[in-house]
Amino acid sequence: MDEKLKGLKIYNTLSGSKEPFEPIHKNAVGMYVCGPTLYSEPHMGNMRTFINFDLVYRYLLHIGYNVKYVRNITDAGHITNSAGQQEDSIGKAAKLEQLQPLEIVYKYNVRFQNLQKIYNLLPPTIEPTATAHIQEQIEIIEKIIENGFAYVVNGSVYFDVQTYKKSFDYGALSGRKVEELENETRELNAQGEKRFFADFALWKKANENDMQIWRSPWGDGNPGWHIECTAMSTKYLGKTFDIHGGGLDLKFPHHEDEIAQSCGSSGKAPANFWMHANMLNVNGKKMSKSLGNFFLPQEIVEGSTALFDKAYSPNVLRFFMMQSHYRSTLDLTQEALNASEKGLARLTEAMEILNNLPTAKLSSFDTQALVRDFYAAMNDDFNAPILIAALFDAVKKINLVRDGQETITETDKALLISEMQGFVMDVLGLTLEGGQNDNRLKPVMDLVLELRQQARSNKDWGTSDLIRDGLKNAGITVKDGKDSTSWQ
RNA sequence: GGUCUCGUGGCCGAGUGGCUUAGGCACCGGUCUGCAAAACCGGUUACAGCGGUUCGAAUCCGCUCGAGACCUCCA
Repeated sequence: MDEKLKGLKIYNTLSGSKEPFEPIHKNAVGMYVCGPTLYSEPHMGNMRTFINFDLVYRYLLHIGYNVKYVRNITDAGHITNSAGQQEDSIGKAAKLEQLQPLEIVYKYNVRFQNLQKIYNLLPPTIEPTATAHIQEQIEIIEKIIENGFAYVVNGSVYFDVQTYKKSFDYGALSGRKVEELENETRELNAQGEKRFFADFALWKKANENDMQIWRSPWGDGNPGWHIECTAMSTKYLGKTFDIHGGGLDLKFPHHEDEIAQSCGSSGKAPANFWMHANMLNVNGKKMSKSLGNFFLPQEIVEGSTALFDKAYSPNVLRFFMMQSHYRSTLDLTQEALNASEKGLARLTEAMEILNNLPTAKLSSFDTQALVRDFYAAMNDDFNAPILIAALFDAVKKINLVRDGQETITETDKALLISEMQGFVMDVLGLTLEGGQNDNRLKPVMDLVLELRQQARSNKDWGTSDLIRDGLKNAGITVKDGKDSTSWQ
């Protein structure tokens, strides 16, 4: 087990390179991932990020780490854009739907929790909400003010980037330079109350039509966009923890500002490793609500989206996503999904075959080398596509053993079963569905195939094919092997 | 406009100096089969373009073309 722990390398956005992973506390990992803002239904692109970090979580657990995984739920929607205009996405949705803000959040959270089950995501250790941590946010803001990195204007509090950058490196994560930021903006900012264009709100004075308002030392208002993550990660994981993850689109400004808030309040950087998951594309473009090119995880499973002419199981979606690296963009097309569906079926089938594989006194191939490849792939920055390629190497061997072309010992078989199940089910998070394990169907199928076998023995091809075609219409494929017949 | 990333065979997608036939799907041929499917074996198609560095580049550098992300809420 220790050997497995040693090899893990993680690409750190901070350094732009793969680094050996060393947790702060031996064998224990603290991980924070930015969760969804629940003002509407999470779409498949959102799910990709959570599925990717589920993979990270699962592999860390698999190699023996004790992981505390914190993923927040944003239920306070106060947002200020660069032009100083205020827009509260949750409040906006609430007005549209004639509901209280927390009713909106509750409604979509129920769906989000359901999606997590459908897509087989392990529940995080805790999913804290922003509204339950207003006090913690206020305390951190007070600390930042005390340290001289924030100022109060007319009931609002802003982070003072110019003062901050004298002591810390603003832009360390995103590679942006404060001096250049101004030239980067496309439009002239209405600076308003801010001293400097790059300053960002920590606390915003309440508006008349705000639906969520809290009391604070600076008057009634609501927290800025970035402060909740700082408050909750600090509360549950400490001032500095191991891994901070999120979607690539959050890198700037959200994560950059989180770093500033942590350094500005505690003097310490929040995370040693920053991981960013890349976007899910549709026809080469990022899936997003504003572009309208999104579809919902539920729709794909139900086959109700107009983009595809059939339904896909959540397993297929997961497998499809695992076939690309988390740091690469991934293009979602029907053809690609069909390919994944077939590939997954082959993998699933091989796992069943493996369980019933005949054993021999000698193995004709190196099982341990196969297994080493599984770990090597995942240790290399969670390279799931390489892992899957290695799993298919094993699939080929399994089929060859079944066909009598290769042999495997009892010990090697047991190793392969446990490791393949571990990687396919525990690490990749796939559930092996279908197959011949339906208790009620199995005896019926045995009988039907026995009858067909009798017909075949009598060269009664008409009856034999009638049974085969009939089963096919019922969604069951008959496979004639050399000595026996199986079905799926 | 600024910053950054990417461009791999019919599709999806790994790989970052020589030795990966990556892998999956598709396609072609073969073995097996009563036929088919499945499985197995073999095969085809590739590194956007141009130039440079190097004994050697898909991999490093430069330019051109193309695509995308971020700079505003975003997974």
